[in-house]
Amino acid sequence: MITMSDQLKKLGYTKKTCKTCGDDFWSIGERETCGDAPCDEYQFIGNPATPKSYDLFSIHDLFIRFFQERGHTPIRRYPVLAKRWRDDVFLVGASIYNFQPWVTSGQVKPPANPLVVAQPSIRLNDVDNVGRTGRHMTCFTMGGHHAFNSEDNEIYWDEETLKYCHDFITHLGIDEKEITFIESWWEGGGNAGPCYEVCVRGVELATLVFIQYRTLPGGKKEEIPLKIVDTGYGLERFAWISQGTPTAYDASFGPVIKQLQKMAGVELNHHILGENAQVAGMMDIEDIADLKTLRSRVAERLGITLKELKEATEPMEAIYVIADHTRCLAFMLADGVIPSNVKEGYLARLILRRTIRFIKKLGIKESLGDIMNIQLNFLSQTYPEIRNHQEHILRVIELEEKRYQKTIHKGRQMVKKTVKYLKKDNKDEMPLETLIKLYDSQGLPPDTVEEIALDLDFTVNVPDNFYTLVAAEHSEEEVEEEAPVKLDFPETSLLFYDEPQETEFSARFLGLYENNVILDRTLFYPEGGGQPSDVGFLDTGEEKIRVLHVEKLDGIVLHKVKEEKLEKLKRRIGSSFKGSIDWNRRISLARNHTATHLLVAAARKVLGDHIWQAGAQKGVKKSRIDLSHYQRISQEELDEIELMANRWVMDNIPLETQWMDRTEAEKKYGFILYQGGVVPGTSIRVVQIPGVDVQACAGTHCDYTGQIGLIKVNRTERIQDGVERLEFSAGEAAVESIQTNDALLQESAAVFKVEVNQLPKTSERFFTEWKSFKNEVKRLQGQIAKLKTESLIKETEQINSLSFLSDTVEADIGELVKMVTQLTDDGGVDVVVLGNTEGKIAGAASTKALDREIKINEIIKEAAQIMGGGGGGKPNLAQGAGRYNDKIQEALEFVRENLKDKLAQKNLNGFS
RNA sequence: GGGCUGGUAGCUCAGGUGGGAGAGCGUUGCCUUCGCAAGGCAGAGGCCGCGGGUUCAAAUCCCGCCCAGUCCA
Repeated sequence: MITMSDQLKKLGYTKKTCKTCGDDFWSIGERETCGDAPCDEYQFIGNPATPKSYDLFSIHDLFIRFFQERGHTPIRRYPVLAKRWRDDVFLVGASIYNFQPWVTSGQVKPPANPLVVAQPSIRLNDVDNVGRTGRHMTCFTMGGHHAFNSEDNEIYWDEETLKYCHDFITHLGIDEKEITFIESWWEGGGNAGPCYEVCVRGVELATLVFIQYRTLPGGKKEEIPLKIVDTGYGLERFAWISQGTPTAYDASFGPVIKQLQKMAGVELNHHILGENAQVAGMMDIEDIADLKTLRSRVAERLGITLKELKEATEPMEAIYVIADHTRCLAFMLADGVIPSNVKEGYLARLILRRTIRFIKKLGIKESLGDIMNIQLNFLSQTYPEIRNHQEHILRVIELEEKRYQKTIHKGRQMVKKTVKYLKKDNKDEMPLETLIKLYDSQGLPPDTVEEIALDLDFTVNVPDNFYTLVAAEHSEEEVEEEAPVKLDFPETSLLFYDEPQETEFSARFLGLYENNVILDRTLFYPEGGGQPSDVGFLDTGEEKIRVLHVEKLDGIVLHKVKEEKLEKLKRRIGSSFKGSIDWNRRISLARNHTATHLLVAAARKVLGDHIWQAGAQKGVKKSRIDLSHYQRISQEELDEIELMANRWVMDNIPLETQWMDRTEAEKKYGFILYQGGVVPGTSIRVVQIPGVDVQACAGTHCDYTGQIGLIKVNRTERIQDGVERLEFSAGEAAVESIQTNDALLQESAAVFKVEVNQLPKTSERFFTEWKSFKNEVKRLQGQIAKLKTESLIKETEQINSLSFLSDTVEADIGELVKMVTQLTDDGGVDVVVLGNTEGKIAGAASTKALDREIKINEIIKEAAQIMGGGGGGKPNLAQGAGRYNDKIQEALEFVRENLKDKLAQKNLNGFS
């Protein structure tokens, strides 16, 4: 570790060791504890640390201005949705996330150096503590000033950073004697370095990190060429200590809280909440158990019971949760997160639903949308971009509220059903297994289940570690990491970018890797960016070898060939090859690729800016794109998208491609560049369809949009909640797809012998008629059955005290069943068995027969077995059938004899 | 990506272990009333999500697909 004490010494600080926690820290004058909780209690609640009080926005401006005046370039905040430029995390958790991995690894220049940013950051790991501890938030503003030092460009390092920090805090009017700098070590995001935690009056206000290592997979540290000053100032905390409010929430979004209080009619108890935050400040709160401890300690200090404390704090805590969560949601939704059941969308949904639960708990009549509107109006003052998305956000919120209501309703039904069955099984308590299942399959939190079950007089015991048990249900699968292959060849030079129209080339054959040919240059496009590779031939001069597939590994293009060609090839290493690509395939793929860009652009125009490509796969015959959208795309919208994309085709716009420095391109076009996914590299290839679309894209494209020919969207599919898939074809394949559809129509129309334009009407008429005929047939069958029944009744015979009827009838099994039912129900016959010439048999027994323990299902079963089949049913009604339909008489005779035997037996046993 | 739950009348849903497709609301007609509300009686309305399979027999069991919901990564 480097020594980091000169500056502090100069400022009059000396190094000491905390007598409580043992950490080394720096401060001015005598001091025994490090200044951080729990070693020191909060000393600013009701007693602001600064002469002036600042709200969050003014501290925000002050922070930016302070560093701007000291040579830092302010940059705009980044979207909280980190996937806009990286694919390893969902959400931005700190300002340094903005610069990972390209800037921090030294591959790409930072947007400015040094720079300052106020970055909204989201951390959801402490979501249960929000509202309760006074300091935990799901979303906070990290003020960061960053310097990126390379060997040839030293900006500043630890001494200056410490001075800035000292100056900023004292600039606010805080006495330098109140500041402590605790020495510590920081690790995260694959980087590590020494750091200082800066505390005032018991609260940590900032962390100053000096990143200089990379954490290797084994845990070892490797020094990195770039030394980064990574600072994080908790701007909400600064607002808090400057105001001395009971909680950081009051200080950060007071106006929203005030309006919520009015809605809910909740009074703020400064004393209790302040005390709560004070005690909470001294605790490391990690789980429910810690929160319980917190509660009892606070109650003890205030000299009130736990119940009294709960009643006093819970409504207010709910308000804090709502205020905090809506702020978090505002950023998520404004920056393009679409609530869904996967990934970051799922996180948004969790927060959203959690907020609704707290609104319900408080008994607020207003909807989440209404409350969100308050929050959005408040935030728009500082973040005007949120105003631009207000309409979209409110629409999404409204939809999500409805969805949640539906889910809860479904869940309620499910609990009722579950309880019903459990009660039937004489259980009076819900098994844990069932509780977990309800959560797993219906998303019902256990306390909700408990609530519903209580209304049904049913006990539910929720274990404290419920969610741990749920986690245990989902045993994890270890993903094996593939060992990276190192190839010892020079990077292949790619010819297809400069000569997009060329189909033949010559290159030197450098060698083989497995069954892949490696050349010094190639015209073959390797698979990537959702575009399949080119195929074609390599002409060795001796023979033409087919190239089956092409991929790129570390800049080296691998041309896959058949294994049996390897031996011959080995001898020719070093010689020159001629290559040719399959042009039809190439141009088809290019059409599909350019069409993809047009469709995404059209979707954004038709559906809104929140549309983002979530994946794509191009093919020769058909391609697909996945788009983020909060609801199904309607047919009308789809038609509009399709038409718009085709209009751009007709406009025959020339495409422009150029290689640009990554940061430059980002500055010029924004993150919309990464629409098609995050692309690696220092410089990126920017493909632009002027006036329509611009993307970082390595694929091969048409020169003019007109080359696409035709774009036809064939279908949409909801691949996930929040993601809609469009399947489409371009060029010849699009024409083919239209022809296929036409053929289907022609064929269908031919069946009805009508013109295609009559098809909908005719098929509807046929369907309705078919339905009514079906009903008519059913009705007539009933009547026929009745008539036949009447004529049959004459054949009734007596067997002991029961009337019995058996015969063969011309009727299908449905009619037979109807007939036997009628005969026993209304015809006064006790036992009936009817068969037909197809070997079907049906039988029924009256209640009188049932009293004699006649079970017609057993009799029918045996009778059907005579015909080589089987049968069964209920004791009063049964049916069966067999293959040997000529044995039907035998079967009916068996029934008569069987019945005789059974009844005779009964008589012997004393039944009458 | 993996797991789980569900899809039955216009709507809300029963139909746990294969064997006559149901209820409530709504709707139509009639009765009761001076009329309405309401009530009584009668009726219409179902490819039981789609396609295969097992079986004498599938709403029910198995496989695939579509749609919806949900949990995990």
